[in-house]
Amino acid sequence: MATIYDVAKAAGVSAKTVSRVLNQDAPVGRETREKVEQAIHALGYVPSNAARMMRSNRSGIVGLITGAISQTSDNPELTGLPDLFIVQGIQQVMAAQKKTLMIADTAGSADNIPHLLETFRQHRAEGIIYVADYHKQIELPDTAKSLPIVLANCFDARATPAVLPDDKLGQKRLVERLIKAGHHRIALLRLPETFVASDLRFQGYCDAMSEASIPFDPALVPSTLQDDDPRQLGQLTEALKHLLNLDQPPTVICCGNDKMALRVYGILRSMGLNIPEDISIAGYDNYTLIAETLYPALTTVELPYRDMGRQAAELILDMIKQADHPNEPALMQGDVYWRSSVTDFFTTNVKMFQQ
Amino acid sequence: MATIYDVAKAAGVSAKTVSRVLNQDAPVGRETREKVEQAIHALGYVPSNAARMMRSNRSGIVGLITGAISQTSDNPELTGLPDLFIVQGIQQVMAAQKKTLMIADTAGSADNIPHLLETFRQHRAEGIIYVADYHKQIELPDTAKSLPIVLANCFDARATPAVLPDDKLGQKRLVERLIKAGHHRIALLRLPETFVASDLRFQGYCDAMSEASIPFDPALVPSTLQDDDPRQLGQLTEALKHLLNLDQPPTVICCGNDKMALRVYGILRSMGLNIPEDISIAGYDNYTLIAETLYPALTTVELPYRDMGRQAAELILDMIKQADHPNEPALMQGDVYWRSSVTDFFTTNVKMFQQ
DNA sequence: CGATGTCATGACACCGATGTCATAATGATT
DNA sequence: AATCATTATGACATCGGTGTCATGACATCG
Repeated sequence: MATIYDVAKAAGVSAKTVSRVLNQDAPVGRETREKVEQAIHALGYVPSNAARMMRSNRSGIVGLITGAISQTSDNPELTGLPDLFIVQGIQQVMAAQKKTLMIADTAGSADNIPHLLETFRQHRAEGIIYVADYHKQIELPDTAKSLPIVLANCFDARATPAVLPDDKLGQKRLVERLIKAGHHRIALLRLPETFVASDLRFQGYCDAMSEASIPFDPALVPSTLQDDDPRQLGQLTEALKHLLNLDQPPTVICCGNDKMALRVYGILRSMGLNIPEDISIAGYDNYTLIAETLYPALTTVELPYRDMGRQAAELILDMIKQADHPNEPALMQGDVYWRSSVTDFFTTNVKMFQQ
Repeated sequence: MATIYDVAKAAGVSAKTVSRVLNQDAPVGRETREKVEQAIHALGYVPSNAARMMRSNRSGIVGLITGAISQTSDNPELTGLPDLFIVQGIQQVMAAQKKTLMIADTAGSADNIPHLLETFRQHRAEGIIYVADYHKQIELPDTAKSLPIVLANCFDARATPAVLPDDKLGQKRLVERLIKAGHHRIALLRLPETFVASDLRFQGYCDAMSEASIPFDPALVPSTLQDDDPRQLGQLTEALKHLLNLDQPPTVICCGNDKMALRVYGILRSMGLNIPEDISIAGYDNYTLIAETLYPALTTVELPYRDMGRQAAELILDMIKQADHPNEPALMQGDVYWRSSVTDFFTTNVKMFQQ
């Protein structure tokens, strides 16, 4: 690999002059500049980041730790990887700021994190973003505190700066929209309680119902599901039977997430029910592969992953510049995607054209 | 940040001795070693990769270019990101080899690739893996040839080393298995022809049928779908009607991928048909979020993404060690996942317990 | 007992950039 | 014309490690 000295020799100038051409930090004669540029091109010279870093002590590297790339089999709830949209959002901001993103992976075990941090420190990463695969509480090892760090899609007990989805508001908005569409009997199939989002979305549901003066009916919110996947199908079937057999059955069922909605589609249809004619279904996540492909397409609430990524990236860049950091987690809002799986009693004819 | 000299001073030894303790490349007295180790710990010293790299000229960095992290809206076929399993496979191998993975993203446009390569070269990446989001042909810019490069999930016209899924064999195996289960009238809903996999899988289908001496019936393979998503639903419905109205309708329909299968589930059920009692369905990809969650669970063929990633990683590491490179793309085999969406005429009673 | 080998350690140069300072030439100012 | 500012360039030190070589203290061996 050619060095700056090779270029200097080829152009018949000093290395420093080549440096000046590269960085444009001091005037260089037109002729000289052209000679240097030619030499650079001819030799295919690319400056060494390592050497630069040594002098400047600024690496321009931001570390990203994610369990998303691994961590598949242990939690069957997480077979998709939509959270990688967060990484996409981060990437966008970093590329715009000319920072380099170095991605490492926990390989499914948090025990690896200290080692990953060590690697980042070797590369003199200026800050670190930790991305979780779903909204949850985590605990960082003590070693993590030495660098600016931002949590995305997760939070800890020590008020480390975090960016989170506003699950409560999202569910609230969805239910408000359902009410606006004429639904009053609104069921909620909650996620297992081990998920932070389960309770938040339940609160959002309650808020929307209460603000619309619809009394809370516990019969519409069956007990939450168990955590393990294999049994969910049976539990879901039970819960659905329960809901459908109520004196006043729900006109719409809010599912804990899009995946659950996918299950519910299958079960309801095996019971001979049509969506949305017999009953409306809504999901959560706007996991588009499911939500847009399902027939009929699924009304759901977006998890604003890309926005969260961007926000987390900007946050860490701020923290790198000034050691300042916020105390409250940033809550990111997700939109309601209204699709044909929910009957709108006031605009039924319009619905037909939405696919 | 503490340097090796700080450590040396604190331990009362020379910097070189600290270096020896770190690298264990020469004997160091027990007492001295302990002093040094204490000093390292006390100062929280982490060696600078940049300084190391300058001497050794080996960065230990492998660059990974992917369009997967971005590139969403332009091709609606690709709303999921299963190909990131490839990245996972790569990660595994790199971590085991103590290489650092630097991930960059095309942000949806191949025009960015030269710039990404430039960044990698600045970091003195030793090799590059390019990961495509689905099996396709690509064209690399000329700048790419200066570093060892491996293509994963894609190939080019210049025989750049590549790792690909064996779509032909996968489809063949699936059809063989279907035949073994007693199916003879096997329909194939092909992917749009713009996908390389479309033709390969069709060949696999033909091979299996021909080897089983079942004559090819073009009526069972309707013309391929259009590329754009919005119209697919209508086209699919037409194709399904055509198949179901045949004199001898198929007993099983192989869908181009799992996403198409998800659509087909919806359409067939809206027609009042039950899966698999009335007709069996198979997919392709083993996109588990769909395949395992669908009701009934979907028989499908795995895209061996993780294996492909591992293979690509090992390939690039080989190429870094020796400039040797293979001429033929490595074809990775994916298993058939037999689930309850397909009737097995010989073991019907067993099927019931498989969920 | 002297020659040789191993162990333990340090001095110093070097990797490839860039910051600092020096120098020379040119032009502008009084 | 003398002074000063600006432009254009180079010499050299430096960043933080590691490779090379040298050195002294022991241990081993014929």
